[in-house]
Amino acid sequence: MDSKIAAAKELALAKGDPSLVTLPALMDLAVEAMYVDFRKLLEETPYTDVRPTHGCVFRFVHGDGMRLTELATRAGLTKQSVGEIVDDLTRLGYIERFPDPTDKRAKLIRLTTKGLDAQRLGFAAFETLEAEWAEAFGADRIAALRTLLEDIALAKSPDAVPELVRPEPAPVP
Amino acid sequence: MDSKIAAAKELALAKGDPSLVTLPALMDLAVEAMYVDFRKLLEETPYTDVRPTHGCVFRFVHGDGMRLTELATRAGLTKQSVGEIVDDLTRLGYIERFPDPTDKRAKLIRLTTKGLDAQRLGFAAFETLEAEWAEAFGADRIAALRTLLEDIALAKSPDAVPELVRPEPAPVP
DNA sequence: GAAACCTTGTAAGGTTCCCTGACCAAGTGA
DNA sequence: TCACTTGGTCAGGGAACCTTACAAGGTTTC
Repeated sequence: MDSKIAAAKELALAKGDPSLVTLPALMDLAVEAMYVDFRKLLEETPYTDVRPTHGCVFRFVHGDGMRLTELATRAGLTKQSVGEIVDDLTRLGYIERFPDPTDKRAKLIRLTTKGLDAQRLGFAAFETLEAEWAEAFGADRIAALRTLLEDIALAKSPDAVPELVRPEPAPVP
Repeated sequence: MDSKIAAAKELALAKGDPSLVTLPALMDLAVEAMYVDFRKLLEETPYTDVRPTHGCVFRFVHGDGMRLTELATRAGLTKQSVGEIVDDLTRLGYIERFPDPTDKRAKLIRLTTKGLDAQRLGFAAFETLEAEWAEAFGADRIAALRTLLEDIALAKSPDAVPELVRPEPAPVP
């Protein structure tokens, strides 16, 4: 270990002052920093009424229509929690529900035109921020960060990683 | 970008299915994975009544005694919130308050013997987990992760980084 | 084809964790 | 001394989750 903080850590532990030396603490800080910047970018869009909680829906919902249950499973939340968020986003005009033609119990959830645009802007914002980090800290380092995080995600929580991660060969068009 | 997920991302966006492609999503996953493992390690100690919320105190408090206000500033929370957590940890026997001899308004907060041991075990657990990650994903990659995260923390939230990070030259013993 | 069982979504209510506002007691400075 | 600041507590509230219970619609079994 020859990091900047490594030396400080010795010093800190010696005088009984820990703080900020753990890896997750540093990661929390980095994640939080990115979310803060993200919210700043969001404020320059027409979609300022989207709250952080809504992210768990925008992250997974797509145009074809999804069931509440699937959304909840992916988000790792209960149906009730996601249901409330979906109600909220419906009220705000980002998503809409319509009956599932194949199952009278179920409703399908999909983005409205406004919702699709908001999602597009959201993902674009994250790409922008990743590019900014690449600029600021080195493209190779950020690329390495991404691949490392992918490896960790695959190893540690494969269930949280949907079929996305190991894509089947695309069907010939 | 030549990551595993990059290809999946193309695929996913093409069919309108985002999910898990952003950097913070991956980081959240990694952080959460580490906290889960941490809690598992904690369960093998006598200190199973320590909840995640208590971390914001254990992370910063040290043996010499600190004021609530300082603790709150470092943790980025209000005095009231930290006050409640401190009450809780006092009830559980991890920390204790005693009057500040230099200021009759203030009380100093410090770890009890039990608290010191719990903190020691906690930090040791994080070191263990970091070592496990190094074993699993490559020591060089984890070291690079740490230095990158430090750079990001310094650049993005210097205020959250206490004097620790830029240590003054240690006094000659 | 009816009974038993599972799934989808909703309703009601609770917990945790954090906040704001108001306040007192003690220190600080003109 | 009088205003102002600072350390900490009290009271109350809200956001984001959860659990329990249930109704309506599918599915399975014989």
